[in-house]
Amino acid sequence: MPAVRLSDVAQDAGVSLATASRVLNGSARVPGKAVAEKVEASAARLGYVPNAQAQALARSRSGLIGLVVHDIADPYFATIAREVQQQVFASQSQVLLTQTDREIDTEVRALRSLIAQQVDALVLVGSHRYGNDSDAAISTLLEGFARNGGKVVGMGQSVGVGRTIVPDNAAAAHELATALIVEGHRRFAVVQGIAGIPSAGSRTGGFVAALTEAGIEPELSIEAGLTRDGGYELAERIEEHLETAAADDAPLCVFAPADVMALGALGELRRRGISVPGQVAVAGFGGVPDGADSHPTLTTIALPLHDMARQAVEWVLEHPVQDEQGGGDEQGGQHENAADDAITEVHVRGDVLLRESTAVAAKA
Amino acid sequence: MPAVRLSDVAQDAGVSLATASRVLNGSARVPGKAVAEKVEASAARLGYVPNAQAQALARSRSGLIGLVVHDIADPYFATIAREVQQQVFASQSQVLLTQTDREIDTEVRALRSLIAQQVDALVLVGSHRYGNDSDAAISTLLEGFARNGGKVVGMGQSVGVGRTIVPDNAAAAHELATALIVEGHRRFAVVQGIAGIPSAGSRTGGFVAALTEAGIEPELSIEAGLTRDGGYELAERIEEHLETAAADDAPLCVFAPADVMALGALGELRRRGISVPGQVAVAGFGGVPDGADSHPTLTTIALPLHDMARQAVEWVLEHPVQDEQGGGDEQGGQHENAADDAITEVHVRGDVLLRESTAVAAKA
DNA sequence: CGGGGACGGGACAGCGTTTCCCCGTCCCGC
DNA sequence: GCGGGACGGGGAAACGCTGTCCCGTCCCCG
Repeated sequence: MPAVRLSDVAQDAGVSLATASRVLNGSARVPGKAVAEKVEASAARLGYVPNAQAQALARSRSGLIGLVVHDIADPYFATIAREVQQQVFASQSQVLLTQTDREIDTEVRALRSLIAQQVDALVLVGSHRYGNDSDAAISTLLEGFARNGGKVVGMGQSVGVGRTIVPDNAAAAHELATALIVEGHRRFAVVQGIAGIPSAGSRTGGFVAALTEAGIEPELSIEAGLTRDGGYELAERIEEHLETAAADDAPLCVFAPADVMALGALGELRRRGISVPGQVAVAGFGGVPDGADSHPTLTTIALPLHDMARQAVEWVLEHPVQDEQGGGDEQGGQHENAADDAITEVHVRGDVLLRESTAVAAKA
Repeated sequence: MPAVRLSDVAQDAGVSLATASRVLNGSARVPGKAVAEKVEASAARLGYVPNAQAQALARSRSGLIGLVVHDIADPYFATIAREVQQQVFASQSQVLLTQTDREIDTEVRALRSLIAQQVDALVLVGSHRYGNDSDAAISTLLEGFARNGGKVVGMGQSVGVGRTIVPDNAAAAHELATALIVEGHRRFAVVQGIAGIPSAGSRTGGFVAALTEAGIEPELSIEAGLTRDGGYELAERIEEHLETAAADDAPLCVFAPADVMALGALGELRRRGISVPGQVAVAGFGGVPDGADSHPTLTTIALPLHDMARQAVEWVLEHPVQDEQGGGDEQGGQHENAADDAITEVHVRGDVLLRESTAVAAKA
């Protein structure tokens, strides 16, 4: 009943374990053709499937990539995850998926698990508020992981270790706000992500900065989660605000630093009978495909999600195995790491996509 | 700089490997308190993280769950994946994610990989067209996997092995069609999933059956993929059809057997200036959250996605460990086994959700 | 015809854990 | 005071595979 092992195949083929191993895996040594065929035939007949765990143990390389996202159901993360998974899988590796729901403790646990699984690399998507106590644990884990040869890629925010792919959040948001002002918007509301999520912070920060430069102050700042539900809440707050605020013909333009939130808001606003972009304009951030099909289509910052994901995977799969050149104790403070791959951070820019959700009414 | 191993901890704590192992993992034997503390202190100080691969090898249980979906960026799968991941993670296991893009060969490769990783269970979401040649490979793999004690759960369609969670596709679609007819729809278009995807087939089949019973024949049958892009294509075909068809005031009601496709169609129809539900009505299948926030909101069959996912995980994690005899505070309780092993298939029903996308115009 | 390489294959020592089994101790009851 | 449990701890054999080293052949060349 136990699964068929390599030794079974070897025995069946009448060869040694070593030979069987050489045949069935891309070993440096190429076995004789006749033998190879015999082994392969046996393997096929027996339905041999290698034990990746054992292989990993022996090779000390697992072929596993850890992917950490906040919420896989958020199209932003899903889009990235899709690309990452495809690329990784194409390279004969596997993706170990973890969701943190933006819980710092969950993230610690997730990282522990992933590291325990001996992932070759970690891709952390989305920003994290490093700085408090639990974060020390995270930093320690990541540092230890990197020290042991693990690759780390932070996507959306630096994680203090490894490489980073980061959008110019503030700049893009700034640009967006400017564009909206040019469009004619004067009344603004912004979202303060719950608990100071850094990327949300810099997005809103950049947005507000642009407003300030234009002499405008957001008339409303709302605290809500960067989720669909957060978007619902946002819509509720907006309605409340509209009721109390002085009647004003000009639409209130609200900036949600995540598309999924903006999309949720769109839905909830409509449910509440508030027209978009007539009474309220909505802008998001991210550029998920869903925003192109919504009604109204969503104004947003389009991030090159695919490219970002691909870059991450590229880094992650780069020279998959590299033995260490332990040189002993060198004198002087010279950096021992010679092959310094230099590029440790890539900035990507997002493009302002003005769409219907912020169109200034033609005022028929 | 190799990672710190259990032996390092043991040495540091001045105990044997066996003892260290017993302390750091829920072993049946509880070591002495003093020793335990010493070991734990060492582990913490050294930053020990167990090697899950080695543990898996020794225990012959990996704590890994393989999740196979067609497309993680499809909200249907993403919603399920989200729930599965959460539940699994809460049980100290990990999710190994794979996407097949509905490629049968990719699926074979995916299953091989997952099995190679020694996953404890496989959850296959979405339907697959078992029946052709490659499918033999899949069946063989799954059967072998199950024979070796692996659990298999098919979600959306039976995979021939293990347990299944299957929506009453045909019945639900039948009900939906009936409801739409009651609403007043008379003109219909349906989607034939590309390459005969079974669940799409039974959905469309049920839908058409209901039409037939009502003496209606769909005036259009379109072949397109069950994706967002497929939805775009669908919209294009519809426009073409509308142009050629005789002018008719009644809207054409199109049934897309997947929400994501319906949502894509919604977007593309609008881009083409076709009003929904004025000129074309759209119904989907699945009940993804996005359909509630779209404009118009999407008529669909709401599947209990969360429950389905939870059921799958429940089966998958069922008596995962037989040790754990640690007689703690809680005794009695559940020691049942095998009893409900009988249940091998669960049917879930979907609820017809008539929303705006199929509303029959109030006609001024 | 002999020597040296090249080559194909096999034995075996790990890889990091778990776990079975054994062995001292200590405690208890008789 | 002695035998027997119970208990806490250690030794060592797996788990399935890789990779290094080693050995026997065979071929080619001098």
